[in-house]
Order: sequence, then structure tokens, then C-alpha cells
Amino acid sequence: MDPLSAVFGALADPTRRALLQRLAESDATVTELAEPFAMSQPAISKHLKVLEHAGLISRSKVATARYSHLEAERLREAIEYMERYKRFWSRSFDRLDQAIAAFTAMQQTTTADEPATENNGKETTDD
Amino acid sequence: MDPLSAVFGALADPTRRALLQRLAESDATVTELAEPFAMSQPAISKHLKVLEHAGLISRSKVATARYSHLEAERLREAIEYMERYKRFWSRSFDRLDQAIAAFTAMQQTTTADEPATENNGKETTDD
DNA sequence: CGCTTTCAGAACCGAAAGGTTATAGATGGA
DNA sequence: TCCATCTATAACCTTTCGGTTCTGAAAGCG
Repeated sequence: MDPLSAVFGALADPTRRALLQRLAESDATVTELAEPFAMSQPAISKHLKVLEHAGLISRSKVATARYSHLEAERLREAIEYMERYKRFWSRSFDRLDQAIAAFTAMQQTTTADEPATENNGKETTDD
Repeated sequence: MDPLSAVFGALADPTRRALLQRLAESDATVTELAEPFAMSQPAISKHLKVLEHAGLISRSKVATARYSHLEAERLREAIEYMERYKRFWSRSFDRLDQAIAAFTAMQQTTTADEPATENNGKETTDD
């Protein structure tokens, strides 16, 4: 799976977000993490594996205990991805209205041949 | 489903992210959106429904065409969520090392009773 | 009116997700 | 050495996901 899908997929589950929230307080073992949830220990272990796979946490064995702790790098990437789109989105805000207006005008005149998805060179959305 | 799970779940699929990327250029109809993908039209319609459910796009029927366009609000919420955690994460960076050090010290002295998950009141992480 | 285009919905399918219980491997303690 | 604890894995089940094909409704066009 691509890294971005892994990160977003990991964040898409409320239990996993709660685990991250708990880990923001301090590193913790599996039993400590499992305690507040109405869920079995293997279920928590699975969630931790998903988070680890996504790069959102790292894990280290100390004795029998296995500590999880947060990793910021992957999240930073995901945030950057989203902010990149936020830029685009603010620009594409009223495009639907424009398209409808163009279409309506076309209908009324019944002469123009412009496609409804007009892209009149006003923006150069290079990435 | 809670809104945050819906947004992250929607972003967890590469096809849906590509759809958003395409929509960042301009609003588009289902056929236009489906064209570059090696995928049937109903599949694209399903993806659009997921994006709409997550609040990431809105849709409007003009004639037979149905235009999709991006919505920024939900994304902004998701970004805020992630940035909130980024703050926590930068603080909890070296906690594992601390825990290991504390545990090792405990092992070596074989006298201390401090739990490994020390949380010595240094931070008040209220949310 | 009849045809074509655009799109959504239904029915179906295989794979993945999210949970369970039972078990086994490490490891520390009595 | 024997026992208790911590954790991962295996096997299993049910639901969701991501895709398909087929069909039908809505709307413009000749």
C-alpha cells in the first residue's frame, strides 16, 4: 500500500486515533493502551500494527513490555499533502457557479459550442 | 460514521485522491472524471458518493450532467486535527528513551519501584 | 416520437477490515 | 524449576470495501 493511503487509513479509525491521543501523553505498553478500551488485547495489538505500518508510531521491546511511541514524520507528510490541496481548493471555489452560468448562457443563446467545463486559461495550476 | 473517520477514510483511497486532484483543476461531470481511469462509471459514482458523504465535494445537477466540486471546510477540520497532534508529538518525542532509561536504571539498582510510564507532572496535556 | 447520452441503483463477488477466543513464546520472579 | 505476566499469532466470523455487469430513469436531440 502507498504510504499516504496507509497514513489516512490508519487515521480513519476512532480507536486508533484514541490510541494516538493516549500516546501523546506518554509512551505506553500494550496492556496500558488496552486498559481503557472495551476491547481485547489482540485487537489493540492489531491496531498498533496498523499504526506502526503507517509509520505513525514506532515500537521497542524493553523487557516483556513493548513500548509504543509517536512518530511525527509521516504525519507531517500527510499534513503537507492536505495543505497543498487546500491551496488548490481555495482557488477552485466558485468553479461550479461558473460552469452553470456558462451552461445556462449556452442554453439560452442556443448557438455557442463551448464545452461546459470551460478552462479559459485564467489559471495555470502547475504543481 | 463520525465526520473525521469519514474524511480520513475518503482520503485513504488513491483513486479518490486522484479524483480530488482532478477536481482541483475544475469542476467536472462523472463521465469526465471517469475517463482517465481504467474503471467503470458506476465505480467512479461510488467513489464520488464516498467523497460527498465525507463532505469533501458537493454535487449539483445541471441538465443530465452532474457536476462535482471541491469543498474546503471538512479538509480544514482534518488539517486542524492533525496539527493539534503535531503539537503533542513534538513534545512526546523522546519519551521512549526516557522510559527505557528509567527502566534500565530500575533494573540495575533493583530497588526503585517507579513505574516505567513515568509522567512526572511536567506537562498538563489538557485538550 | 423514438433514440442516445448521462448517471445512479441493484445484485453480485472476492478480498480486506475489525473483532473474537485460544494458544504459544519470552521473560522475570518466587 | 515452576509460575505468572506480557504480547503476538493463528483460526475463525461478520461486515465493509472496491470492483463488476445489468438495468432503468431523466433529459436533450433528430
